[in-house]
Amino acid sequence: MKTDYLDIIRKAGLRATPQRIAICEYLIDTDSHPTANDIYMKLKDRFPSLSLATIYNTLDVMVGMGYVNALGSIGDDTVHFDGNTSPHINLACTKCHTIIDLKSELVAQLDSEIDQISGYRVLGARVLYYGICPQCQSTN
Amino acid sequence: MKTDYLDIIRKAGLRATPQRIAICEYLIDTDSHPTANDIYMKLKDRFPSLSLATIYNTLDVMVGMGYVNALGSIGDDTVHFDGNTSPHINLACTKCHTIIDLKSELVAQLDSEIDQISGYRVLGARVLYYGICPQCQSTN
DNA sequence: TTTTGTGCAAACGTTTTGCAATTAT
DNA sequence: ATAATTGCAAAACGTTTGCACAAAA
Repeated sequence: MKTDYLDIIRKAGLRATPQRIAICEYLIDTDSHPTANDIYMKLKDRFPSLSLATIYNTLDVMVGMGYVNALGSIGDDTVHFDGNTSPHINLACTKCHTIIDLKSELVAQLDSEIDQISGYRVLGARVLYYGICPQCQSTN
Repeated sequence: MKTDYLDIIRKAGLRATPQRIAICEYLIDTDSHPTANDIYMKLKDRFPSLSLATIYNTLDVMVGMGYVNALGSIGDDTVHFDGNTSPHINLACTKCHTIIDLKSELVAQLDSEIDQISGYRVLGARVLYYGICPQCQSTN
């Protein structure tokens, strides 16, 4: 089943421009955890005139709507985004700047715990552990 | 029981300067989640010549050693730090830029889950949910 | 036709860097 | 004495903003 990007964009109160569709498509289909610049570089072939401003703009709205999580920087001073909002752990290596996903039933429990007791309108989560990955540990 | 700041700093391989002691002291005693600038403003009375560079410098090392967690930005474009590395949830309001702590047994379980299965040398965690706090929801 | 979005370039603010003077060990 | 740290100023970098043009509804 394919996600309906048009629907997501419209639900966010935005007009469905080709750029936005492409950004959402990339974010939600990838299992990488791209920065704004990653998305920019990935899409500039298809949209030569695409600007970073548009990407940041779209990203902000998506995060504000809860369709995308903002994970923050992982030692590279740029914000990484996560189009996968299902409950999981993000594991980041601060050396090679890679983020992997870990399924965890505990995160799902965490989500509902917060929903029930916090009183917050929760927009997103940042369940991220950072450290040195096995590969970078041996590469020293 | 008082935390031994000298010890923490020395374990990090750093010289125990008054500035560093003050930074650690503030970070670990407070239950706020300060930015570098928060710390700067808090300490500049006692250390008129203190510079932000020193704060960022010290912070980086503390995070790298796992004594402080870097939570990232919460909509205010500045990184917030958490001197409390015991397992808990951080709940951030992206409107008033406040972070509160929530005790959670689930996070402790999460911590050990990661330790056991990941193979990473874990340096820190960022268990943070963001959204709109009850107060900001009504203030609209 | 009206309103919203795009893209560019310039601005902004946080964080980093280089270096001389200072300080901990 | 020696090597690390500070603080300053300037630079760097990611991100945001303002505005004229273009495009979606």
